[in-house]
Amino acid sequence: MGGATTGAKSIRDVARAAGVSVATVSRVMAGTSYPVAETTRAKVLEAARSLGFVPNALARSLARARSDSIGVVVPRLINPYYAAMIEGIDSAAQTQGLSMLLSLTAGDEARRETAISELLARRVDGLIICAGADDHVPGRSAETLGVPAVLIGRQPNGGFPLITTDNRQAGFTATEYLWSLGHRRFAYLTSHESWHDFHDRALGMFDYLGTRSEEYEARIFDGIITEADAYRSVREAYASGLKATAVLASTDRHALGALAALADADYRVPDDVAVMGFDDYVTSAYVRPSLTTMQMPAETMGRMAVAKLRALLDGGVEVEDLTLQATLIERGSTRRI
Amino acid sequence: MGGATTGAKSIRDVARAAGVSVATVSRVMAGTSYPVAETTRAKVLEAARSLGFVPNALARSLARARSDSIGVVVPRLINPYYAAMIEGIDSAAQTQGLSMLLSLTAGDEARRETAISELLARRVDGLIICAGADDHVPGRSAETLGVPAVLIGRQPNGGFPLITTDNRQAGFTATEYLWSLGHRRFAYLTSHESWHDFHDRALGMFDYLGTRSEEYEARIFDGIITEADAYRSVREAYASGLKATAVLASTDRHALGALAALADADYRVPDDVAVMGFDDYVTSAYVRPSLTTMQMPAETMGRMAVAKLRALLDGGVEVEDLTLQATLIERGSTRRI
DNA sequence: CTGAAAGCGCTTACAG
DNA sequence: CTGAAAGCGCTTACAG
Repeated sequence: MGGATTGAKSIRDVARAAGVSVATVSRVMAGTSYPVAETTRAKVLEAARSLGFVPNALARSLARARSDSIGVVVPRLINPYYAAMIEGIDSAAQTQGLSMLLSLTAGDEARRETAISELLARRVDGLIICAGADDHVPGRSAETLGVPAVLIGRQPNGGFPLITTDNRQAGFTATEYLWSLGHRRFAYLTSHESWHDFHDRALGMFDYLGTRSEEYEARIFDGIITEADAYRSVREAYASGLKATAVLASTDRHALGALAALADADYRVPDDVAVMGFDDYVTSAYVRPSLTTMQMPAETMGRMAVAKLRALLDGGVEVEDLTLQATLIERGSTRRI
Repeated sequence: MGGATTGAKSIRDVARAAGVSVATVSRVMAGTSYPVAETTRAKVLEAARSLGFVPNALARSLARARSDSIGVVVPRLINPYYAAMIEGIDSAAQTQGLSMLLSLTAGDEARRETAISELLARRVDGLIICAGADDHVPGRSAETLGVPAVLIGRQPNGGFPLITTDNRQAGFTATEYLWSLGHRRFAYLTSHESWHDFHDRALGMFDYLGTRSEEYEARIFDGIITEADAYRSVREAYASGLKATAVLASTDRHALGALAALADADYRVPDDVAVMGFDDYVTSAYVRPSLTTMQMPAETMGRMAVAKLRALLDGGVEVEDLTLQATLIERGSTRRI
């Protein structure tokens, strides 16, 4: 009692020091448009400054019933795809004056539900949920959640607006490109059908192949998650006689593994085999041969998600999905055969 | 008035429904050790469940003067080094029941200060500040901050406990290793002296070279930030006659650029030139030749930072720094000459 | 333009 | 084991 040696100053301390009411202090500190005399404002500001007052956002949130923060849940960060996505989210959020509460789930559904609960308890104004390739139906539907949410990446939709890149079209474009180079025998590297993004890319591949009358061959190699899996899979496949001239990997990560496997098995890329991925990691331009890939606009999706969330927060009722397009980035790992 | 159609339920609603006081509800929901009759507890739990009550962590934080959240500021995420660090932090934080408020600064000092202010306003219990290679003195000292903070990565210390990897020793070890392979002419790729981690690695390099009586040559190439910078720098250096047989890059990122440059200039790695980096990105094992590197324990540093912060929060007064060691990962980009 | 006061949803001595 | 009540630090009608 008396002078707490430490202890953050409160609005009351400032009011006392400035000789005004707490209401006035609140009004100037919050920077509202509420009219306050210039001289009063100056007094308050000066008092706040000299006391080292830093407003308590928790109290503010409680009183206003909005926290100006958003919750973001994402599987992991070492994957550059997600890293870019989060960078996009953070940057847009900062612009909007929103803080970001981030939770990683490691692709574990239970952890995702826990994370969402925690975020909800902290009263985030909204949620952005980035699909793990392995995620299934969100535990709660849009209605039961209580706050607006937007999903990034295809996942069983529970009534949430969805932002995604047109994976099917991307798969189509990639295949069309490889076909145009003369390739007729394809190997597609993927994880599992339940990984929607990857599966859609495969569908796009077959969409394109279906438009061709010429003969072709397309083999799917699944169960691939890490670079190591891709490496092993490709190595074994070619060792046992695979004749594919083009390896289409569902992600640059797999493509990297394929590239390494082919190099170690003395195949020349792109002369003997072409390799192509999806995502366009920063590193993909610097491996040799450099990697041709379908660039997924991860950062943009992040930004868009915040924009959409903002619209929802501002009372928008639009639950429309948003679909972006991937871009073909042609590099050294593919060429006309 | 009456029944708000939406509106989150409060502890009061639960109390009413369970026929107990709010104090009792608080005690069971908070899961304290405070004694509550089993039957009462059951009633409360049931009421909470059926009302879909989710406690307001904001109110709780306000009342308890602690938020069980930590603020983390980091330059960026597309850099796998930081991504791993944040994964370590998140994972340890989750274990400790701490939420993570994340802010990216893009290496901009002003943004870092803004981020810290925001975090402080949100009353995080503590701060973890990951050094940008380009960061300078933290705007505020340990005392003026008001909450415990720990720094990761060397940066001008303002009285904060620091977690770092012994970069000087890592530089020493790397050079010793290259020397043992027979290399006597080195090129060191780096950014700028103010990037402490990188500079320390260079110091370690010269520490080792200083122990040798044989002749050697060591050239520093600085101003390198991106893969592209490294590519250009290496390309030009060799084109104008550089004779170094070993390129030591201050980060795998630079090493990747160097690898690409050498490949494009038809140098064989490791036969003509050896390349080595620092960090050990996930991709480093899958480029060809695979990259020899000093593995920096980024994720561990993240975990340690949380542990240290926890100790500080629990009243520890220990401001001791913590130094980890890097690990030599020998791969295909280096070999005896 | 300014202030008194109720309220946001919890926690926690304090008194049974 | 239980509850009444003050308090955490803001915001915001409401009344001047």
